[in-house]
Amino acid sequence: MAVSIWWVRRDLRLSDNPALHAACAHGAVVPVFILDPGADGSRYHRDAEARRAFLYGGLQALDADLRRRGSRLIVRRGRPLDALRRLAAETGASALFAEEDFSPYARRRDAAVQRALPLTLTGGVAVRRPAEVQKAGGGPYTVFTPFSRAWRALRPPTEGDLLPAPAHLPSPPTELDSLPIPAPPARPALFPPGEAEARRRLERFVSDRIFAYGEGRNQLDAEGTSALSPYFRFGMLSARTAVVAALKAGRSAGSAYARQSADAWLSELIWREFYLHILYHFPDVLKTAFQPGLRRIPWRDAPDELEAWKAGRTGYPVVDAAMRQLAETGWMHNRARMIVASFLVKDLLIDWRQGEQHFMDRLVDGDPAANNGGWQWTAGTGTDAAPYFRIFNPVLQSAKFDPQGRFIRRFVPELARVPDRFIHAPWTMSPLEQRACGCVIGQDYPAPIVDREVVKARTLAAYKQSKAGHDAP
DNA sequence: TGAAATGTTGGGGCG
DNA sequence: ACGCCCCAACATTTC
Repeated sequence: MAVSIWWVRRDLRLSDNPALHAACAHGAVVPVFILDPGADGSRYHRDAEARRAFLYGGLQALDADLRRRGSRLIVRRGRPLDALRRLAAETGASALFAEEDFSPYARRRDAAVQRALPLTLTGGVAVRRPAEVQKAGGGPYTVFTPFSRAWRALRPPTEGDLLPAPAHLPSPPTELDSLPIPAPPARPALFPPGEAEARRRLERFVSDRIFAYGEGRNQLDAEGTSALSPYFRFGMLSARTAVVAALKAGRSAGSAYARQSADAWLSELIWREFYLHILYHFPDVLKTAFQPGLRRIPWRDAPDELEAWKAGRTGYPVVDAAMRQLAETGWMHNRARMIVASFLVKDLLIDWRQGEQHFMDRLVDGDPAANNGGWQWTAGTGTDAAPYFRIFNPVLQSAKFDPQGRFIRRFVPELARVPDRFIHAPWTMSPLEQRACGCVIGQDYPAPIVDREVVKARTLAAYKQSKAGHDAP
């Protein structure tokens, strides 16, 4: 019987997995995950602790799922090409299958393997492959709305397209060595890893919260989002499964608002596709601004302010709550990501790449494509980005999306007793009021590290300078 | 998937 | 009844 290798990288699931499906069609399957020290050295693949823990837990869950089907996960370490060569020789495998990934590192790695071994790359990470969503005259879209239109114009995936998990996986013929799956460091179980958990979360979301997503997704203090990003990051849930569920929810919606809400969530999934494709077509976005005119902004070198931002000590409650949420949980609400990103880039005038790197170091769902896309969007330097003069006011954002300050109080305990009317801007309390609620500014909680009115002018000037230098070099 | 300043409109109070 | 002012609500413009 023919043997093939299913090389697991970031699609840790058995359901709707094209690479696994292709491997099964070929014969007996050897599932392998390779611990790749080369990826650890890459700025964008170096795994944050939270991400590493989630990945290792996910490998354990995948192994358990495989064992229930008469198989197991083989774990190896080293350069992928070397490890795969050895494994192919040990098993007599005549084909390898893996999901295509889009980051420069992944593409280099896979191209090197393909030069030496019969590796077939399949879909799986995104619903559409880059070649499927192109402008009429050829070439990639760089603006979201037309991309989204073209994406939606393609035949929508249906229930019948979803590949079932194989009921039984024929074991490889020989006994194979495997490293133990590394133990995940103990962490709060905010995101229990595994395919079953991902599916449960999706089902819960599309039966209820998706219909209020229009507003719910923006509320910092409530669970209005799907909280599925880590599961998408490691493919414990296929994007295609999510799209099918979103479309189905849209059809069953009981009101126009519910239907629009379901569609808004689908739109978020399309944003994910958009940035995956952008990274594929424009790998340099990981190094430099997509917009040539915004490549020479005079960023400030302000290590103390950067550290204050990272630690959640900027004196702006919503910013600090969000940064502490990231530090404590490895995850941050999307609205909060925009607020803290705008603050770092537009208020502190610190290079967006510093923020991008910090997010990659901390986020359990950190993905080069989406993370870079988000940062360049906020910085106004990216494809279809926010205008450079759009600067979030953290006080207004906070009042709008955390009206009672519940999000703030959860993560910034020193503000717990500040009255509602001051919670978004506690420095406006009189000294008497500060003492009354046990929160003296500058002592119990920092004074704002910058005056927003002053820095806005500074940022607009810096962006204009970059543009001017580009227009007339 | 801004914010703030400025402009416009229209209802209601009031002399 | 009418004009005037105030101002909230909304629209437009600018960064």
